[in-house]
Amino acid sequence: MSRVFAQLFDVRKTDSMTTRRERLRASTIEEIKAAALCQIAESGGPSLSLRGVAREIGMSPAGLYRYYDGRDALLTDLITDAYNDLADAVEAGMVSGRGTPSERFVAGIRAYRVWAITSPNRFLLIFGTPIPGYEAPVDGPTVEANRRMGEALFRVGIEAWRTGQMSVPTLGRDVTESEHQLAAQIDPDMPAELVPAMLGTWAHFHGVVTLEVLHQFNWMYGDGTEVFFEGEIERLLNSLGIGV
Amino acid sequence: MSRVFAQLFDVRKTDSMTTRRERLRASTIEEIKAAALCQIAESGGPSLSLRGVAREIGMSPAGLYRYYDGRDALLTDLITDAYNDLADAVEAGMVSGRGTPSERFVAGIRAYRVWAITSPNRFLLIFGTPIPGYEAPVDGPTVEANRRMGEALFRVGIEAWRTGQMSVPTLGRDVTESEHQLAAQIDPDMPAELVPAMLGTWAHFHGVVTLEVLHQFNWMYGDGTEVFFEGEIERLLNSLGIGV
DNA sequence: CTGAAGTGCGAACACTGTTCACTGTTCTCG
DNA sequence: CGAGAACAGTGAACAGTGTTCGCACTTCAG
Repeated sequence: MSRVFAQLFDVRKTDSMTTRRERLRASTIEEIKAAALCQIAESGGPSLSLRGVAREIGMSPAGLYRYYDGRDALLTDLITDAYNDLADAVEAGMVSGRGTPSERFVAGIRAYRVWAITSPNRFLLIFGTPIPGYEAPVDGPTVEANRRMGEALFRVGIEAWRTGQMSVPTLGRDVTESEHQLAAQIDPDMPAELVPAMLGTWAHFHGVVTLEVLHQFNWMYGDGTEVFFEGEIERLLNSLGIGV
Repeated sequence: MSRVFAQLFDVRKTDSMTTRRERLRASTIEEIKAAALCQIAESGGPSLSLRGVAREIGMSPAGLYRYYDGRDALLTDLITDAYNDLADAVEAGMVSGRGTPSERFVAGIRAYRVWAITSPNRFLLIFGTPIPGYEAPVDGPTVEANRRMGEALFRVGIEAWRTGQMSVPTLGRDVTESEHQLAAQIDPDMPAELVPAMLGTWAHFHGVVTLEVLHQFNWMYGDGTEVFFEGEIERLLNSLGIGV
């Protein structure tokens, strides 16, 4: 009888790749994250309290240390998740935006903005004031998500250039060695001038979104900040010589 | 004899506009701010500790409450100062940049960047994650400093348009009522399309500077992020049809 | 000179993150 | 199956934080 159960257990184990304890553990971690995320959504990352999430999930504060090395470790995990979520949203936006490369590009930027203003506190987790003791590890998950987003951007940029929608910008300076290297790495035919152009476009809209999240446009546009954002997209397309 | 001293005292009083106690008070406030600023420069705004500054200036923590209502009040004061400093730096950069309007504009943007990367933690005090309980009061000092910076920007923008250096951008949408209002308020002749154009340009370079402060370009440019920044200035001038 | 206002301190309270010794439970392996 | 290791969870404690309160002392104003 126990044999049967053991077999059943083993099946389920190999099926979900986990033992029973590990499943419980994963579920607890999920619960912790959910509580922390809820707390962050309400009052922002800086006021995330370990004891608070412990209270919410009905656990002693010390018990949390079986799952995270401390508050910073929990925050780091949430930051990583946020990074990946944002990258997913942008990628999803780009593939959903069918049509010309520039249309897909605009769809990606719009997804960036929507994600940010939908969960501003998570956005600030990534692009706000860094938490004091934390330094993003090189080759860590955050830079990986960053790379993903950048690659998606570059991919559609190259395509826009290939289809003639985007001309190679005049840079007014020499191309950097690293710019050249990255361009060659992505696509041997890619003009290196596209690298700073895409990076600069990202920075441009990141600035717009950031200021919007921080309510720095409200004095001018009140709640109707979207019209300004859409105007910036128009300005971008005009500067690239693209009419949509 | 005491008469004479009283007179002397009164003279000094009217001279510095303060009584002796008020002067001491002002000096103490200055000392508090200096200690707090030093602490922030080292480890960032979020880890500013009231007890820490109390230790540094040799005062009991409770004593600080004679000068500030609490940690948030102190932070608010420092944020206001930072705002004004940044606005001063940009204004100074613009007037120092003699020459064409576009040159002065570029000088202002460069000053913005230099201030930010010189004191990144103060920059993040303004444009990073807001402190949890704080809401900028309308008509408060921060929006005043914001307005100052915006006005300096707009002034040189109008001039660039007047001298024909900058053409009125095509917006691709109707001008907002508030945009029209602001334009009329600044200068009756100002085309309202300039308002979103200047705002967008600010957002663009704010994005560049923010990402630079957060070390989001280091993977690409290492410590040489300035070359990218200067490239963005070139791109801006090209998009306006201005060769420098 | 007297009362009022301002200045500063120590003790205390309610929090926070974190550690440590201690109990059960659950898994692993001989 | 059963002994021992690994895991999960707890309560008490420590150091640190922001903040309040009552008390002394100094400085000002009338």
